[in-house]
Amino acid sequence: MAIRCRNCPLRPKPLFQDFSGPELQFMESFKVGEMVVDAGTPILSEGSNAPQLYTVLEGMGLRYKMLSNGDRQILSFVFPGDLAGLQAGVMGVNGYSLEATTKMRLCVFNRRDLWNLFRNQPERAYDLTWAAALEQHFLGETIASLGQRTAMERIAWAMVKVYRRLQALDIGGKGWVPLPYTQRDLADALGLSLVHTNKTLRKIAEHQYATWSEGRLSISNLDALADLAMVDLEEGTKRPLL
Amino acid sequence: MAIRCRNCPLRPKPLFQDFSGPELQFMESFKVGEMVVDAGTPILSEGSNAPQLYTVLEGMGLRYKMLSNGDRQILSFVFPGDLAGLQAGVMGVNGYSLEATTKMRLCVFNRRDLWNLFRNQPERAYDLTWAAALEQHFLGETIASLGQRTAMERIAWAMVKVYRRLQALDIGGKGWVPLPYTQRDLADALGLSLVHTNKTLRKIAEHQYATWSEGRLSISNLDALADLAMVDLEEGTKRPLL
DNA sequence: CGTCGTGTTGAGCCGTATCAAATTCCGTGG
DNA sequence: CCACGGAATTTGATACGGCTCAACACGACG
Repeated sequence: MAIRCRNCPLRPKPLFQDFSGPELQFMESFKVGEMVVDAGTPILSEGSNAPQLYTVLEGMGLRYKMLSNGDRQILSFVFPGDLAGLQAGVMGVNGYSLEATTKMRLCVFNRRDLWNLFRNQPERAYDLTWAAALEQHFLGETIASLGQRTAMERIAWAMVKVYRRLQALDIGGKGWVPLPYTQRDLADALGLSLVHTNKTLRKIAEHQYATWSEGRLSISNLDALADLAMVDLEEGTKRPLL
Repeated sequence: MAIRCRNCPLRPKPLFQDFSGPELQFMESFKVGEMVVDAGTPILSEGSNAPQLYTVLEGMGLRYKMLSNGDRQILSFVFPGDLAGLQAGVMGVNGYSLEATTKMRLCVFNRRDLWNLFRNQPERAYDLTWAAALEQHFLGETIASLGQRTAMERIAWAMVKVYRRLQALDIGGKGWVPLPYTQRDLADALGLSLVHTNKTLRKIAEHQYATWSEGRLSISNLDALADLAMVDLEEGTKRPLL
């Protein structure tokens, strides 16, 4: 049973902008359905021309690219509220693959309706561009991490970013969030080897900064971690939710 | 003397999509002027709320972020046809700084008119989103480079990407393109130290792949370089020009 | 003619990768 | 219920790519 946009469990959260009644109504017509997939399911594939756009309602996943030598680079972890498939939607080919790491529930939009959205709902089109710009922003931060931070700093950075984001979604609890990924995932996201990632995680635990096991990230010293990570202070800006 | 969009020297190039007469007319009204800056001039500043959007008409520059420890990460080199300032334009704050490395000529658009564009010119709005998605695509490739490629591969990758892009703009000549950056710039773009960048450039020259000196990149074995770089085959897709 | 930015080169070290192997945890089939 | 195989985590040993430090050359510029 598909959730109607007006009853969207995500939208009331303070992370997202408010929508007016008519706006919600349009989104309901734009939305063609919902999709539920199991952990491990591929959702989008690099280089393909997917006919659909998705907004994540529940669950988590990851975006990645493969190199011709078989290496995998994870571009970002994917959380509720994230939009996926915009590249294929507008350019006709997607630059990354998307895979579920937990059971996921996704809103499905039809790419064919995208043009209709631009013509009839300039506010939504604006939001779409906003979402794309926001994504750019995060990718830029990731580049800075891979280019300039040490292994410790990268992991601290990832932990702080993920923790803040999930807390803003009310996912997890006081001092902890679920983090349903493997150490290999984190290694591939941060450009580190699996072994070194493991050893660095241990060091972070020994320093009493944070621990991550059994899919659960517990932060015990957020300030120290943020300091280590050199995170630029995050504005509590609201983002659009499509 | 400002160039009129209908006489834009960039638009006829095969890299860009065609515009109809009315579309050009609108762009001329959207364009509020031109800006010419000298090499070294800062154009946008990270964290600031710039009131303007730019399209590069001539010259080159670079986008970068600074970390709190003083490190600089270059996100991308900026070439004619590139759009800048979209993040500030839609989100209200820019995630990177932009600086000219040569004399540059820029089209200037007013951010206040952006909303007008979305309302009255859905085709342009669509192009804007397209441009943002394209940018995402490139940032994703950069992440893969920093995360998975060795120093040699990164430099080869950067050379191939830059060479192809500038050739598509008819900038440079047979087998060479201008590349008005310093080795420090390249190092900061690829997450390498200056010294190691220098030594790796030498190695690439010794292998007869390419040489870069006096602001001029000469490619002598593009295939070998592309092979080394593991570049995914670039579609000759056209891009929108704003 | 000093100073500064850029490029170049050598020496040595260290952070991270690679290799190898043991352990735990599951899911599956016998 | 247990044996098995595969994925994920852990740990130690070793190798090396890339970093840092240091010095020098060169040209532009005041």
